[in-house]
Amino acid sequence: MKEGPDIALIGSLIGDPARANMLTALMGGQALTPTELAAQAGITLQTASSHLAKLEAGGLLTQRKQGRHRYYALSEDEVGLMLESLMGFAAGRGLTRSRPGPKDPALRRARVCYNHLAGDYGVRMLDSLIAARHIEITGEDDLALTDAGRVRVESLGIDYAALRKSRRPICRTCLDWSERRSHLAGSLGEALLTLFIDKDWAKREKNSRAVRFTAAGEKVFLELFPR
Amino acid sequence: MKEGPDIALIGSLIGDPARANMLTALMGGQALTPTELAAQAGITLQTASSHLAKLEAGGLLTQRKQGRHRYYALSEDEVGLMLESLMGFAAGRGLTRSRPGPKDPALRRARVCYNHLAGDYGVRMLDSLIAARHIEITGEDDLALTDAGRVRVESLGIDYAALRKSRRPICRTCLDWSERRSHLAGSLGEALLTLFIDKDWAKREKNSRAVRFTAAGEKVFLELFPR
DNA sequence: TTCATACTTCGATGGTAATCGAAGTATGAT
DNA sequence: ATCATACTTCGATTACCATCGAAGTATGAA
Repeated sequence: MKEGPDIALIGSLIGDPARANMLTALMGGQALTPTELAAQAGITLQTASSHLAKLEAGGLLTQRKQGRHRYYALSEDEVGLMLESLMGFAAGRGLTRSRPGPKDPALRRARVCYNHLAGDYGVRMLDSLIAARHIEITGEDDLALTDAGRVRVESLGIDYAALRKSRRPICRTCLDWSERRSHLAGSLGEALLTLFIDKDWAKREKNSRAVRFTAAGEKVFLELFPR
Repeated sequence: MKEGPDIALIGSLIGDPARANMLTALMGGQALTPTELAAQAGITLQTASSHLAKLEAGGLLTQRKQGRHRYYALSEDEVGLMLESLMGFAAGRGLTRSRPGPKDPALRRARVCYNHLAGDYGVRMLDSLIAARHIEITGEDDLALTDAGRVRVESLGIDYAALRKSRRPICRTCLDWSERRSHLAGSLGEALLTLFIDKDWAKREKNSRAVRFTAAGEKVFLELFPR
């Protein structure tokens, strides 16, 4: 009767609307303070504080103190992947909180998925990298950077050696809820998004997961990652 | 603030212990009656009935009436995949309901994942099929049966034409919570498990997700799918 | 028909947890 | 020092919902 992992605990943590709102906000990738998260969830700071303690105890979030601020973020890539999978199911069921608004197309086009690029652009990037044989499919879910790929990302200005050092996987797939296909996660996925932002090719919109490409940035991106 | 799919609803459905127990029981793949599910969850029939109505309304379960019995089952493959992903995360956090008991090794070895084979044996089977080039990796998560693979499964007695007819994907990956690697889902995954049972190579244990191979069946299986 | 089984619906109860006001702690600014 | 900001903890309230007894419906058996 009682075998296997306890999904009820995780489910109940995600199951509260206020907490779900906070988690969704944190899928934007930026670490946020309790005050910001309270605003996102539409609750008071006291309530938010209590929720955040529970999410942290449940292992979904980590906390970083900085002066009188506390920054909360998803604790690891796994959490983002799990949430994205839940969103995929919910979206398939037509369970959207706000009816598809004007922002929706922007989200489907390019958005932040915890720390990497998702949406049409994210899927396109991975497809393009695979087609160019810069990324190789080595297993069912396993991706690897090829030698050519290493040269390629280094030429873009990414510090490949640094990526190798961390214990996190460099390449990883993440299922996209809007496209229902995979895009690139892992430390390389993160590094690429950071690169786009740093080079001013794209900007994160405030209080949204949407990523807006600049006119110049979009041109470069589409040339770098042809369909 | 409110963008993206509503994960709170799904989360809260999974978040109740009684419902989580029922869902876990249904991961065994067999359709079960409210009476059976109530027993699994340790609640009365009335309570179970109310839970089942909610799970059905939420799209997680479907119901089939047969005489005075009602059989509940997971509504689609997607649900099983989502639950398995939640279990993966929970297991990674060490959140097991019963401390690893004697049944645990059997579960890790071979178990039913909704309608296909999971655990060490499930992972081994997919690895072996890929190594033999009977299944091909065509995209990030996409698998395809090769021509040689089609011949192979037909020689085992699987009706390939029937698989093609259904709208479900034939091959599909599913992340294994115990092995943390992928195994084969989709209609072919289901057909293979059914085959093993039909040929008496393996039996489902009652009230458990565990799959027990017979001595003869294990021999055949290991030969069919070498490491 | 009559009885039994399987299940749902209704209604009442109780417990849990989300919520927020108020008070307490910690860090930083002036 | 004093004040302000950021956040937590405590306590009380409230609202929801899981639970089950009791009654109602449906199917099958005798």
